[in-house]
Amino acid sequence: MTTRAKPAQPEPSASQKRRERERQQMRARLLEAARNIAAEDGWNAVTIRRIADKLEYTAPILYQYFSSKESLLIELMMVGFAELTDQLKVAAQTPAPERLAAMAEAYWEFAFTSSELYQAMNGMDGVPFGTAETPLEAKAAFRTLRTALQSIAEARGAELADATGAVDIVWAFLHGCVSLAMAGRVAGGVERAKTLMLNTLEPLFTAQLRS
Amino acid sequence: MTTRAKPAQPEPSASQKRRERERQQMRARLLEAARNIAAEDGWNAVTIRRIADKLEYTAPILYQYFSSKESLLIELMMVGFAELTDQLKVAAQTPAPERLAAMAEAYWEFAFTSSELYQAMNGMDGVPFGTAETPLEAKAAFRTLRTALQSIAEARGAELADATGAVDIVWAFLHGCVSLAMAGRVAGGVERAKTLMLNTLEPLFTAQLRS
DNA sequence: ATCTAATTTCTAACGTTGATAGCCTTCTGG
DNA sequence: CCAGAAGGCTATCAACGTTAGAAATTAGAT
Repeated sequence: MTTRAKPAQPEPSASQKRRERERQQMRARLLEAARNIAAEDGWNAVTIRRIADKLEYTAPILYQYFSSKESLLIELMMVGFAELTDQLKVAAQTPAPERLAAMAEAYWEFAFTSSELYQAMNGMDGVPFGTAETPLEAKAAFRTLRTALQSIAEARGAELADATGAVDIVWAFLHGCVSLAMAGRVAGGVERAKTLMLNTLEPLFTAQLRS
Repeated sequence: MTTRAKPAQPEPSASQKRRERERQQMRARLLEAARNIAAEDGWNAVTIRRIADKLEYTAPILYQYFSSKESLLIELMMVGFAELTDQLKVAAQTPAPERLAAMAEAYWEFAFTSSELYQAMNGMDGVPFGTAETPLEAKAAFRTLRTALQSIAEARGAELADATGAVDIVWAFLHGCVSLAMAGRVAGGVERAKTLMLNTLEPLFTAQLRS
């Protein structure tokens, strides 16, 4: 088998580039429409027809840009992970003493200000996560949290006993708190849930340090 | 307004009692059918027609016993809380030293052996939880966990700083771990997730004790 | 035993959902 | 200017949750 050069892509013309750009814009508009409907009236109200209506198109237009409704939702999920990653990266820049709380607050704030995305990210089943085809955006969010946790441990002159495990645990804790609070399952309301979460975060993190 | 005696229920006849019993049996069979379909093919496969088919009835039969599909699902959710409560109560009888881990393991085991119920309990939105009309079954599960946590604290010669808050935190943590593990989001698989959870449970609980 | 009323169950249908096929129109590149 | 590709629409599909109304069964009283 001889080592080949690149398949020689025939240099896209100017108008081809424009059309591809417009195509991506249309995809983005469809995603945004779905997201807005979900934010206004919940995910049950997100139908193909309503998405198309919002852009003054007819229903089948969606299939020119996505292979199915589900694939649109999965892509929205990735948008969610990307935005979450951004927020986490901002929080990771706070000074070390408050960095841990800042990360948790960033997660919390994202969940409640973009709750429609948060729901899409966590309510979706059928998306492979453990496997090699885990969405890159999800991996990035995970990596951002890991880096932050490691830096916090380092700033305390310690290190994580199991970096990957620590991220899983912290992530699970944050998600559990948000999940219960969002479902209205915490007596005392959302603010109380947030306080409880922040109070317990510290010992939970300490437990992840090498003994 | 005069104080009245009871509305004088006209003593149900024998056959009336039998019919009421049969009615409840039919409800139970419908619930069971829905649950089995969910266990086999996931909640997306649970349709009114398939539920009825499984009992060799036609679709509209459901509305003789439930006001809607959603109300059937809500009732199934309560069944889930009731079963979880049972399991937790069993675990609460383990000797104090391992009681905490036993409670967590009972929760975990319930979630993974009755995952269809677990999903119904947690994937359902539109059920009021914070309010006064919180399902009794959910309250019972909550109470069982609180009692256990208090007894564990007591056995250690301490007490919970905030009993209700401690239950919320522990519950959130358990749910977060299960939720991530069930979605296949924990690197290393389900067994690793369980180990991580059990390892962190101890310090998480300790943090709930009065300082 | 018989009649009436209530209950159980079914058939038929409605509106909506996600999705596909096929046509018409517009735009692209030569 | 013309062939072909791409964008968008109309019409339609099967399946969904749900309701109306008729048929069949059963109940309790005469």
